[in-house]
Amino acid sequence: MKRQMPKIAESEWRIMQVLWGNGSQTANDVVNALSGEVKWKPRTIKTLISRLVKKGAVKVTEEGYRYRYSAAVDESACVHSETKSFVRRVYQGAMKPALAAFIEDADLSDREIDDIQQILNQKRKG
Amino acid sequence: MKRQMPKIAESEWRIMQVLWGNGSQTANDVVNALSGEVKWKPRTIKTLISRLVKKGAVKVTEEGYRYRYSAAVDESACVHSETKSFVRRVYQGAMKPALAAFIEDADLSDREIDDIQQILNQKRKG
DNA sequence: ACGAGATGACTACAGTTGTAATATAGTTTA
DNA sequence: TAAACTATATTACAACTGTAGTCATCTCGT
Repeated sequence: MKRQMPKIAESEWRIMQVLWGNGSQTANDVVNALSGEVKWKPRTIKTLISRLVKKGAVKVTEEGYRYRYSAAVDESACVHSETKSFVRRVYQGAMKPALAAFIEDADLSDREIDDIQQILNQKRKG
Repeated sequence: MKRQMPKIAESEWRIMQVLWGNGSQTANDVVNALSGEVKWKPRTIKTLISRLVKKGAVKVTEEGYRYRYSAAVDESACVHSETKSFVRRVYQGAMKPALAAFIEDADLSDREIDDIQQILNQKRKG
């Protein structure tokens, strides 16, 4: 029965990506993974993790006296739902114009264009 | 020198789309344009317009004792910037995977696929 | 010229987000 | 076992959002 994805805020995405990428981790692991990439204080990262836990996007396992965190929601489901909401907001739900604009914007190598053409061909129904 | 786009919130997009689509309008025109599409009270729409004015996304012209509103920022610039921020957030800036996922997700007719292939071909550099 | 109605200005209020600081409690070390 | 360290919990606080309500003002019809 398709749980409603919790809404993940901009900065929270960074946390989720670390958790999706590296599996179960301590808060410190997350801090380390993000060090250099973001300018947040460790405290801030802890706060973001807590919020994600409260939202149900991250789950906690106790390990001795500390916790390990891991994603509780599926990455591709989140990406999917965020994409849908983006297309709805910005393109009023029209996928094709969205794609077209995307492609206009993108700086793609010929190789990448080949790949995409490939994918498109597989989508043909006729 | 490329003004920074004001950040347009979810509900504000609806307003902007009306303004982009129909040119300069009174608050009531906007309310009418949206009636049926959204469940907001007229007051809410007025508030959203005011906020957009304050943000600099909408400009006001006095017309007798009432105002006319029109978009102060360019539609494609906004779409572009929102798209960039979406790809950064959700795909860490990688356009190609974003496109691929988009296409996987999209339900496109063969006709639409043709169009997209067309656009892709024009992007080739080699 | 006055009241009814339209419009814009100001105010409201809770939930979310960005960005942390402080307090508390458990752990390891000297 | 007391001090030092660490991890989690609680608290902070302003800006932004969603969603309006109320107050003041301007205009138009009678």
